[in-house]
Amino acid sequence: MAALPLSTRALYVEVAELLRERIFAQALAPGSWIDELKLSEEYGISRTPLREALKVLAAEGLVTMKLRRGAYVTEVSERDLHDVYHLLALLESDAAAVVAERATGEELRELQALHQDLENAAGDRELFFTINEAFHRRLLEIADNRWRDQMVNDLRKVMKLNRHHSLLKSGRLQESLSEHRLLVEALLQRNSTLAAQRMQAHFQNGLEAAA
Amino acid sequence: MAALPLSTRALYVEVAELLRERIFAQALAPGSWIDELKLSEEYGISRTPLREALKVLAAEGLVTMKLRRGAYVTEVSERDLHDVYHLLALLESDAAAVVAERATGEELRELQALHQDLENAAGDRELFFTINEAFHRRLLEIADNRWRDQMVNDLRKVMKLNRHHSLLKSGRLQESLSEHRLLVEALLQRNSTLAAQRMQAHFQNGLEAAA
DNA sequence: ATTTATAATTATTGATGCAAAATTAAATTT
DNA sequence: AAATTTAATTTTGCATCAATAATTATAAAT
Repeated sequence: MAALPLSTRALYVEVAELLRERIFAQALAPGSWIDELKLSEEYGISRTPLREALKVLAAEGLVTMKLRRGAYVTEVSERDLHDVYHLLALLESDAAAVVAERATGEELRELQALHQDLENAAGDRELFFTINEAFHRRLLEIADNRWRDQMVNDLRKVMKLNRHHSLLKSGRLQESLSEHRLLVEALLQRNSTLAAQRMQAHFQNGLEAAA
Repeated sequence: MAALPLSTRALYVEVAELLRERIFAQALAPGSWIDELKLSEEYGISRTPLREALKVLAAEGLVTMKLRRGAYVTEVSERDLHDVYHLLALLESDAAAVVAERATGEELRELQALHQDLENAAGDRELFFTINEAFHRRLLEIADNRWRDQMVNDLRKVMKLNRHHSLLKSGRLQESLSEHRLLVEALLQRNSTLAAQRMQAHFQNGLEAAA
């Protein structure tokens, strides 16, 4: 059928990725039923890898399987969003504490450099987001707990189910930046408690979709 | 083929459960390859639901899928165990804080009652474990965050991959009990910070397989 | 004898087919 | 006309089948 794809990944993984995109883009609406047959035809594949992909997404919390009724896009309530955000704040705060304690001087300088990039990008909203994400990603990497990384990734996916997933209030860019500055200071001081507190504060202030 | 089980759950869910048991019992050894054909014959089912089950377990972190090489039982290092335990402590401590803040008087009395059961069960090690588990389960229930519950469940499963997953040091039953007592006191005082600290302490002391 | 190349076997991955169950539509009865 | 029962359609869930990739074994060559 498809002659091209000398893919390096299994088909079900690729399909899971495609479905995620569609779900995030609301092309598959929350609460809506997922038509296996239609999608498999659309992608030109059989139902087997598609169903496997759906089970992966179910494990991630993006879809919900109902017995003998198929797969549905998970509906995330404001409550869910709040709960997930709470956990993200908790996990990232803990990561910050760990980094303050255990990061090498090199790694701390790296984070400092990323923060400086952020300061410089304060004009460009798009760029600011990109660098901000890089900072948080690098922080988690340095905290070096693959199980936490997995959880944070899954939770972020759930956040993306909502259209108001922009974590930054409009016009709050400067405040966010100064919170970041305080966080980095705490990290450099190797004050783990303070680092956790300031990451927590950063998250508290950043929530757009407040309950 | 199997005439008996008019099950209320999908076959792949049942199979996932069976496989978990086998993995926890080390009947499927860590690092070992999982023979789809052999298992499907053994269970008298086809390979389709078995493969779906394996993907669910992969999402839980219990098995690892390798491209074109099938499924392997995840090997958890001492490091992994430590990391997972760290996260369990974090999540449950947070749950304790939430409970201290938001539980109803009724719910707090319920936890108090469970703790009293625990005090009374101090002689029977087996019973102690059971009630202790019930207490922690109920605490999480009251904290009422389904995403956290999901994560805690997954992490507990990973802990069970290791044979030294008994969270309680032998002979530490009395200490554990008094830690529990302090925790409950903090909850009843509605002191969320203290509750979190004491849950954290309870976890710190409870780890048997120390890194 | 060791290394490389080729062939055979084995196992995973993806496609197709079939039966049970659920939903929808139609029809009969009260 | 409303409600309950029955029939038809749709869709899931499981099994079987085919093809592709990887590993092992064998043979040839340096």
